[in-house]
Amino acid sequence: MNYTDNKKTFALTTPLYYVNDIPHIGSAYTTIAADVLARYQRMRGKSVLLITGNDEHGQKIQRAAEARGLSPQVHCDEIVAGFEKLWQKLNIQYDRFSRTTADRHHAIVKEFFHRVWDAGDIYLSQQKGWYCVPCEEFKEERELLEGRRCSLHPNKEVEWRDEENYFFRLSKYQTQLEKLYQERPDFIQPETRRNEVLNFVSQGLQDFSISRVNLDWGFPIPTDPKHTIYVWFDALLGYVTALVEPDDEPTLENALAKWWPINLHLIGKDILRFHAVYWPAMLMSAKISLPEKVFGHGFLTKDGQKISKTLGNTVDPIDLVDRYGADAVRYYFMKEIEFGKDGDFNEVNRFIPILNADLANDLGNLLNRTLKMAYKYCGGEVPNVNGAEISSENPLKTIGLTLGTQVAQAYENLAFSNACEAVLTLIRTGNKYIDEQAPWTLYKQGNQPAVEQVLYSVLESVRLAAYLLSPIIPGISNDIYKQLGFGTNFNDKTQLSNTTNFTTEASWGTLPAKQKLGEPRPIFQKLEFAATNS
RNA sequence: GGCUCAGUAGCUCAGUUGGUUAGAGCACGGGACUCAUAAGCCUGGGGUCGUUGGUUCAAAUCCGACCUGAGCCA
Repeated sequence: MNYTDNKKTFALTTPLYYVNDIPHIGSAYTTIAADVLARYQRMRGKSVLLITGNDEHGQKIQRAAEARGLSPQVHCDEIVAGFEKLWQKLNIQYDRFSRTTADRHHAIVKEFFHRVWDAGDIYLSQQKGWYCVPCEEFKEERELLEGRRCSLHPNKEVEWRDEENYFFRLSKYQTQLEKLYQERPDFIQPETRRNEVLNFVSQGLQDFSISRVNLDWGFPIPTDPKHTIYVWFDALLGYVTALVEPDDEPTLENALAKWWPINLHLIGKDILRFHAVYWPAMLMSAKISLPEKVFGHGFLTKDGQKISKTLGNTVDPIDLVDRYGADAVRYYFMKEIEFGKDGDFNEVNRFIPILNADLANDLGNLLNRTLKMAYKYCGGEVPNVNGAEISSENPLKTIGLTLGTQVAQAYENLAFSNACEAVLTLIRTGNKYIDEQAPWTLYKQGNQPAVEQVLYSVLESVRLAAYLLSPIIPGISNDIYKQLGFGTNFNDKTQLSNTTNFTTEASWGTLPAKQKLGEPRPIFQKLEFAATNS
């Protein structure tokens, strides 16, 4: 197998989620995808740094806290705890949790600000207009709805502001940005998101405001403490702060030493502009190299409907994972939604049927039926067969020999759905193969070598499937490996990077003959619709 | 209003540079089997490939117009 990897590290980020509310399903979706990719990269032997965290500053947070009668910091701490709890339940293995209220972040923001300031890219100017607090943005009069409401937040009136703001000279970077998009067509993905940005940038860039007055909840502008740094300028730098090793001084030099440039920013399409336009321009100004890629995935709908609090059709990720388990939730979103496109969550018509069909009926039952036969016909051991000696005519071997490469390619492209599909092809062929070979009949006929060959082929195929799906369903993969007699723990980062080798594990035919098998137990119980308990 | 993307079986989607009877999974009907989580296997029905013109010996696939949906910008 020939895999291209020239760098030893892989750093990726989720957004630093804004703490105005408890986590929603969209945040869970992004973070699941990030974790899947991080696990895949670790499997490939890379040193991986998965960054997630929270963005905590801004007027919106200040007011949300006030409304709850809490100090902003207490409010943030509570919400942040909710995110951490969700990531734990979803089995997310992040390496750094970046909070924009951290002291070390303040140091990074200061230093970065000075660099941009010294580049002459920050200036003071008057900003007058209607301000939408939830957006943290000025709005043009003509884009407002009746009653002076922003279309994104029709329940809140915009506020009139006439204030001095510091601006970042974004316009200066128009040409450089266009050159970037031209020279690195993969910088923004998928294609449709790239087109959006190209279109936006080609219409001309305007400087954007990076400070607010009358706002306490945030860092002061270093050169003018009456002003507070505006959320995005602060928030994007949270990625950089996260790169500083825990014991190192929070300086840009330390931050950029090992993990920079970040390989991938995984975001929802709503914050594309900040990551694909503002962020690279800020980095250019600070004379810092640019991240490798920004991927903006789609939005989730529920039963075909836009998810919104006003419609009251939100999906609580905590509730979902409590009812169905982390592996089920992770699998559904990775398999059933093409990463990049919008996707639907439909609990009764898709979620439950697909999980039952794929994980219980196809994968789970395949292992279970084969394992029980291995106990009946082969004394509870992996049949004494050498995978390398199985005929290349064997349909499972035929698929298995190229599957590793194929699935790896899918992961590299963030085509998680394709990765699942490819593995399922092997699984389905496995079920078909058993029926065709009918080892129970072969056994009655006394054809022990044939029985062993069939069972070995299937067990090995299930192993390979479990390995290749382990970034998505680590818990189930652990169970499968255990029942096959291994002690592998796919949740153990160090074990994975030290003791296993992707090229070996992703090949077909590596299951050791005569290995003592574990107890056959269903690895995925069929789901039944359970009403939410909240 | 400008632009981008999408519109293929009930649902989710594949369909390479245009080329024989348009595919898969899920769901549904029928059948044979029994190792298995009543799972799996075989088999069947079901599509005017958004509409409409055009290019071509030949179009889901190329071009034009229109309709619908999503999004970006104004």
